[in-house]
This record gives sequence, structure tokens and C-alpha cells, in this order.
Amino acid sequence: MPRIAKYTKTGMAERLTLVFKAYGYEGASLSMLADAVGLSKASLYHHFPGGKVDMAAHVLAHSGARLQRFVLAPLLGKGRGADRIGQSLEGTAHYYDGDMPICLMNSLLLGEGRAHFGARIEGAVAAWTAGLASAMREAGGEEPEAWSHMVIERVQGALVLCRVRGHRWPLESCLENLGQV
Amino acid sequence: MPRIAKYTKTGMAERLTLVFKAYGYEGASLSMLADAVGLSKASLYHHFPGGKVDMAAHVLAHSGARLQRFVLAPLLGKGRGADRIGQSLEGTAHYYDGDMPICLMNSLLLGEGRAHFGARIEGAVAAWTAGLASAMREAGGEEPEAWSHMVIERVQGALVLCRVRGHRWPLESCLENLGQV
DNA sequence: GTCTATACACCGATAGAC
DNA sequence: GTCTATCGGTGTATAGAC
Repeated sequence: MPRIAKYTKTGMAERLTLVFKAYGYEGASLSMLADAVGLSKASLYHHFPGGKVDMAAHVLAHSGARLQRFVLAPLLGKGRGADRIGQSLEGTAHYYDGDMPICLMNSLLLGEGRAHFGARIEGAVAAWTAGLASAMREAGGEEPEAWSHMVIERVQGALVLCRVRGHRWPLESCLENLGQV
Repeated sequence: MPRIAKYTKTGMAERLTLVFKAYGYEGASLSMLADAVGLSKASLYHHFPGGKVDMAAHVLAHSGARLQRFVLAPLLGKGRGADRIGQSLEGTAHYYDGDMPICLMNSLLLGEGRAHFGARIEGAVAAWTAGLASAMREAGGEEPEAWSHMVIERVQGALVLCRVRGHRWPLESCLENLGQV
């Protein structure tokens, strides 16, 4: 019996995201992806005619929109630079949600994923770094560029440790430390 | 025509490491792995009867021995704590070699790899953290545990950024900063 | 200790019914 | 817009010759 659509396109992207995060681009099979959205493989191709690359591209676009909303927008908002940085760090905790947060870009950079999405991912990281540096510059901090690189480093490293240890505590601890400066 | 063995078991592990780093556990196929050591798939099974899991386990063991030699041993050696930390950071640059260094444990934690190797990887990270904290404690630093977590965070994050940007500069920059403290 | 040949499952993707 | 059925290819793994 044909199933009725359970998810909007955004809802599908969220479900597919979980698979790509956990298994990477190559490791995520169409069977897993179809199961994740509750459709057959053939039905997935109706929504994503380009197949797996298409799905990963939509997932990346959805993730980019969330990064913009939760992490980048606060950096470019009103108010004192220090307040904006604090809001962005809080947004970072929301952006990397779940009991064991995983960075999608890290998973998608393995194997063939790098050739498909490397440029987009590099651009997102550059925008994040620039936003942090800009806010810190307005906050009067010294060496804003070096500081922004350090923040990205620590957050990304904390996400690796979240995967190693299997919970989100390393990320929370990292963000708390970064917020105290 | 049968090929003659080009590599010792250690040499094979080094070649296989490159594939597992770049593609992860699921993404690394037996065809790629066989090509990497210059043997047929069937011949690989002579050296690694357990198949792919067996190969990844040997690769992880070889990587653990290198971590011990380059990174952990300096931490536990003689001399002032500060000197030992400096030597370990230099060893870290050697441990993560190549033009685009990649953390094997990061790649192997994707997908099924986590179930196979998660415990071993978590143990290695714990040993690294403990060694750093111990050396910093003897060096008279304050909050050695928090400091050691920060170092691992930054190194792992720098390795992610190396993959994002495609070269080893983020790691070199990170290690230089860490050594100045 | 290497190889060719093969087994069988699953891969990504498509055709076409409903 | 969903499905079943199927395609050709590749996946991991094995058998057995040399």
C-alpha cells in the first residue's frame, strides 16, 4: 500500500541529514536514506531527481540555512560585539543539536563528497570565521582573526570529541569556556 | 603474472592507512585497498584473513604505535614538563604527516566503524589527554586537565580545517600557537 | 603467497504500473 | 506521488589452481 507523504521537503532534509552525518556521503546508502524518510528508493528519486548527490546538496543547503540563522545572523546583528558573540555561541549549541552532535561538513568531506561539496563547505567555514572576527573586532578584542580561527578550531575539535565519547558534553564544555572570555 | 610482495606488514598498514583516512571505514572498498598495496583482493585475504575489519584493526594498531612513539612517549620522558610538552607537540606534527593531514580515528568513527573501533579510539584519546595533563601538572601549570582538553580540541579541530582547506597549514599554525604558551 | 574465477548481496538508478 | 520490478555494476568474501 502506498504511503502518504509524512514529510515536507524540509522535513525530508532533516531526516536525510541524520544519515549523512552518521555515515558520510559514501556510507549513506539509498536504502538507509529511503528508510529515513519512510519512502521507497524510487519515490526518493521523485523528490530528488539527481539521486544521492541531489539529496546531499539539499541537506547541505538546509544545514547552511540553519548555520546562517543560528550562528551567523547573531554575529551580524545589533548590539555590542561581545553580546553578539555570546548570542552566536548560544546559537552554535542549537545548531549542533542532538545527544551526540556531529558536524555534517566533516562527514561530507570524506571520499567523493569532497569533490562534490568541498568548495561550498570551505565557503561556509570562511563566512563563519569572518563573522566571528568582525564581531570581535568591534568588541575591541586584540587579534580578532587569530581569535576567530581559534574558536572554529575548538568548536570543530569538540565535535570530534563528541563523536569519540558519544555524547554532547565536550561541545557544551567548549562553548562554556569560549563564552567566558 | 603474480606480483612479488612489495611491502612488509607494516608497509601494508601504511598504505592501507591512506585509504581508510581518505574514505572512512565504509567508503574504503577492497578494490581500493588492494590497489593501494599492489595485490589482488584475494591476496589481501591471505595477509588479513578477517577481511576489511581485520585490515582496519591492523591500521589502527599501527597508528596507535605511532601515536605512542611520536606523541605520548615524549610526554612521559625525562626533563622539565614544559620541554616534554614542546617535544610532544613537535611529535604531533610528525604523527599527522602529509600535505593534507587527516585523523584516522575521525574517519574510522563514521558508520559501522564506530561499533568496531569506538572503544579503542576512546582509549587512545583518554591516554593522550592524561599524558598532556600529567606533563602540564609537573610543569606547574594551573588547571592541567582543562588545558589538556583544550589542546586536544584545538589539534582535532585544526585537522578538520586541514581537510576543509586542503593543506596542512591549519595544523602547523595551531601547533605553533600551542607551543608559545 | 599469488592469482583467476566465482558466489551472492547490495549498490545507485530507471521503467512503467497505478 | 507512490510503488514493484529490474537493470548493470560493484561490494565483500571464498574456492581452488599454480
